[in-house]
Amino acid sequence: MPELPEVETLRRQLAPELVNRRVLDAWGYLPPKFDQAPAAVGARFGAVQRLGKYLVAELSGGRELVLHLGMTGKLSVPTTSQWAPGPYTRAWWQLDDGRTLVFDDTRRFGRLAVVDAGDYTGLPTLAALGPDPFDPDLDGEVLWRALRRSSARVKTQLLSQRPIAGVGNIYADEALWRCGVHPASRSVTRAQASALLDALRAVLAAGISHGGTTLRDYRTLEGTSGENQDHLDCYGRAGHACARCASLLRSRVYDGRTSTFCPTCQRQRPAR
DNA sequence: GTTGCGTCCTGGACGC
DNA sequence: TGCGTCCAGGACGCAA
Repeated sequence: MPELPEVETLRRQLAPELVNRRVLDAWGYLPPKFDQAPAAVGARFGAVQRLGKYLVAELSGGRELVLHLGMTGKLSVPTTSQWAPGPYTRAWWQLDDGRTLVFDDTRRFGRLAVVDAGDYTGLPTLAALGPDPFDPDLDGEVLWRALRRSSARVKTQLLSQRPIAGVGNIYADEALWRCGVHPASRSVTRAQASALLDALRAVLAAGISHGGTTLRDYRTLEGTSGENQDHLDCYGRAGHACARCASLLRSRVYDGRTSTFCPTCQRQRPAR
């Protein structure tokens, strides 16, 4: 399940492979999620950016190729002559250097779009995306104000991508555990918001430095696994001892998403 | 406008 | 061994 660290790892590997390459041909799976791939034919790739969990590749002509990997999306750039589409290939772009950018996605939760640069009206989550966690203008006060606008559970807000971009279930659980905030809390103090931001930055930076978290599907551009799964303190560890207080971590579903937390370290704050 | 639930989708785990 | 059921979760649509 690619989150910010996994997408950033891919972006760093993908950017030098794509910049200045022209798209000779392309194919996309059935509509509506993948069929815009051929709209990039004839364009030349520019810079590759990351917006939250989205990869945004500049295209000549003032357009962009937007990719979201969903849960099981994978990118690779094999040599065209040595590659053939697999059963889960959802899109490909043949490049002018004899290679092909390939988007495989088993569960089809990913998506792609070719849009006018900056026009994300067809991608509502991207259009309403919050600030990047590493944005220097983002501080605890800004995050606190953003979280304060809603009475939804703090973890649900994080997953919505609106208060802050790029956080998914793994890093949300890790950060909330690290700063001692209960995932079902419907309000946080200024101090908690500040601690949450510090925790998010720490777990996301660790994720990037470990090449991402591979629980099952995620692979780097070269097909290798990340190593951050060996450094998780909370996510997926229900029934194990909390590394801080030795209480047993618990798992519970809030708003349809499984959360793992420590019932001792992460006390739920009453709704305001 | 906000909140929360259902849906999409398929491989893997698990129970019988 | 084989079958059926459940679970995982990001984005989005929709009802309340």
